[in-house]
Amino acid sequence: MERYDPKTIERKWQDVWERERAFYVPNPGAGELDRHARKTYVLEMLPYPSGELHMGHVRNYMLGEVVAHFRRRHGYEVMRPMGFDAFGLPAENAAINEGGHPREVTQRNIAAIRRQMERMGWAIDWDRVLATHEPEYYRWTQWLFLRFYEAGLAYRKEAPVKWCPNDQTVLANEQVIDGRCERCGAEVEVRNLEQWFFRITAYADTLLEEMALLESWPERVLTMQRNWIGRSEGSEVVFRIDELEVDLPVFTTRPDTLFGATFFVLAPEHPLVPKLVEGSPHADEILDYARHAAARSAVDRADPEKEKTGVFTGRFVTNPVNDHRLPVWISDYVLMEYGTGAIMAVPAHDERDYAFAQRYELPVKVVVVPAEGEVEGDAAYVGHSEDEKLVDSAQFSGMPSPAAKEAIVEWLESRGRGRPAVGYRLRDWLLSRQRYWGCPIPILYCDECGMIPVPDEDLPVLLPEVAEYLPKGRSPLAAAEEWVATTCPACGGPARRETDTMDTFVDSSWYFIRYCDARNDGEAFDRAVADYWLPVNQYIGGIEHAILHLLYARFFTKVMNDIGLVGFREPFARLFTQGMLHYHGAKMSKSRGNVIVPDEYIERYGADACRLYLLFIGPVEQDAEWQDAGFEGIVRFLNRLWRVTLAAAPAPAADVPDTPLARKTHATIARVTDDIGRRFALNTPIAAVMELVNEISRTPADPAARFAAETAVSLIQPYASHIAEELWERLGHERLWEEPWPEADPAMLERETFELVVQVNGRVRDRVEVAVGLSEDELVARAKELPRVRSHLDGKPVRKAIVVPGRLVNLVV
RNA sequence: GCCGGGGUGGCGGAACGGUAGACGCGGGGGACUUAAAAUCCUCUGCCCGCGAGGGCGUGUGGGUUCGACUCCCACCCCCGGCACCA
Repeated sequence: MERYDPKTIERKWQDVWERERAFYVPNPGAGELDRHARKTYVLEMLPYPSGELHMGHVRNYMLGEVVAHFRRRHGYEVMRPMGFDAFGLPAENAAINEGGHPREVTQRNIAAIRRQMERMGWAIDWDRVLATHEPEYYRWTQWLFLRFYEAGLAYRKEAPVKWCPNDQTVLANEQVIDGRCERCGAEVEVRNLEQWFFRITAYADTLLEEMALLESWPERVLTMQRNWIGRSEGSEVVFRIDELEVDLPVFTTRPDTLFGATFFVLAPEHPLVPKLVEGSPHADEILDYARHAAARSAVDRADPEKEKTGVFTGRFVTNPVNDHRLPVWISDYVLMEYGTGAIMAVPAHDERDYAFAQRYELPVKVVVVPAEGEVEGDAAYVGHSEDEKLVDSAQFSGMPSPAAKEAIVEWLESRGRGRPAVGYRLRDWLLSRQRYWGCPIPILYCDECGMIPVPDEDLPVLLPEVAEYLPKGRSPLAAAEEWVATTCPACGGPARRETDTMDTFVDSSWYFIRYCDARNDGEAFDRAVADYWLPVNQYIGGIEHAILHLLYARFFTKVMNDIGLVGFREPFARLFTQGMLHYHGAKMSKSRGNVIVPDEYIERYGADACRLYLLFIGPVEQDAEWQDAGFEGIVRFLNRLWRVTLAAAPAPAADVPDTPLARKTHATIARVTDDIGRRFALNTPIAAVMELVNEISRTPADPAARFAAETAVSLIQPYASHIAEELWERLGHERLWEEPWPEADPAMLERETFELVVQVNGRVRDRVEVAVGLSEDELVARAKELPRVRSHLDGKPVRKAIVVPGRLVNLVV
């Protein structure tokens, strides 16, 4: 018998697929847009071309591969495009390490990855391929930026921002993890710089509310986004420094504790600090403290082990509820970037305020107590439910905490000293970067006219060639003097170009729409075509993008919908986040140096073995460990499938007789279909087909052997596409990828007998093969007869008998 | 601290309230072979027993149920997110 030779087979079928354009899906014509119900858009997050693909990537892309094949064979028109997230830090840093120009290194990596993907035999529509660093693409990224600018959603301002001293650029808040740069791990600094922002905070509530429109997203991703947005309802209360005639509003979620405020605290960076201390004999000391406190690193300042520090300003504010005068302090435990940068301190009911009050011997006044019981004296009492009530709070005393919150805010509002307010943790998205390898921001500065957007017809603003692209703290683009100096489109006078580039995450915030119309030179995309394909039916990617890419893409989509560019509100209806592949106990990644690349495995064992193994290894949503040992089993399985199928092939493809093997085959169809289609379990279908192949191998003379082998080949096709096509052809058929998915015959799933499990008091005591269709009484009677059951009944009367038809009898004595 | 996910043989894992450990790896025994590889057969949770058989077993302790890896309560451990957010 001819041996299974993956190399030849795989090359052969990859050529056939390409020649016959098997996985290319054209857009619908104008009259076909109503076919929407039959389309499926399967999308995986696009790779960074910062190196080659490793086995972790292979596992990720296998998910989309199986889903795409499965849906196509169910009659759907499946679009599965691919692209490259080519701009940005990952690619640029790779170029710096490899010592080439970012464009050359990026393009080399793109070519290598594409070749790897082709060798894996993935069903991808390469007609739609895009790379975000190509002017054909980033022209439209710039165009979209200008639409955001016009809508007031892209703006420039000076603000304290996060600066990575290693990467020499500012970062978005989302790119700072525990005070460190998400990419390089360096501790970030805070700098006051003028930067570009997207007004994502204007969409904070929408991003929360419209989670309801999502069909199926993992709960943990939604939770992470909710935490990140960090919405909390409260109120703004205005305190006042009478002698300076200065109002100091605070944000609080606990207006019910206003009568318990005993001091007041400003963040060290608060802009009113200099004014407050003006003329004070201690002004210098106080300002000195404020400067030092503000300069502490974010990591240091957030360390809960470090004791809070502070200094008294000598000023007092008036509490609007009772006109009490509260001393104003400055302390590093109050953050300028949350709320108003000022707080009312209620030590009796807030742990941080309590700790500060202890340290500086400030008074503690209890105003909320449990309805029953006592308040412990040595800690803040933080309860505020229906079971807590107010005391020592004038006319509000005796009210339950929640009602008191409302009543006090209403009372303040009527006097113009407060109002309901909502606080968010989310900050605007800082999108400008002082790096070379990114999309230029299409803005000009004219001495006469000020800030001017580049006219649409002048797009793209091409990324200039520069001699030196290494990061130096200001954008390398500034060195391209001829490029920077330009003409103002409004007055014709001299103007300068914006030299910062955009964050990579801007590029990837709309690529999923561009795929629909990737070759369009006249516009970013045709809206009708975008509305046909989107939202993405199944999006697949890593959990590491739970709040970066996935939040930004949702924001972009909502803005594009609001300004009339698309007809949908959410980009990704269903999201699946797969687990990471580990090797030697750590996430497989180039930076850790523990990658296994598929190439030599493809060479030795074939792409199909890799494809199968990476899904067989465990549930795709969980992390998995690469083990060479397990790979052997898959190689054996493929060889067995090959032998068993070729052995069965000569039999005539006659009507399938009703045999045990035929029934097993139908049961396997049902299992595999349910696992992939409904449960999204991609490891168990492989086990099911293995079982079937083992069964054929054990009963080669069964008249249904050919049918069973054919079915095994058909069911494994989404996983091992090459060997499946080859065997399908050798079975005398044509094109398996176009073949409808097999259907289980319900009649063949029914059985004439079944193994009745007999329990006594819930413990299995015996099993017996019985006919289907016996009455419950007959089943109980059969069960009682069994010798082993009788010995356990021990002559005692059966008190109760539970019968699960087709399964078991449980006798209770 | 708050939120989310997870804890099952020597290992990866299966079991969608009804036979715990499918499938695969590893290991033992055997067949084929001069031999090896490949392939095939067979056994393989732990303990007691020659055996028939029995007992114990899904992180821990309770509970619901005729029946719990699965549902509920409390706790322990691991992974991830948020966290001086007022």
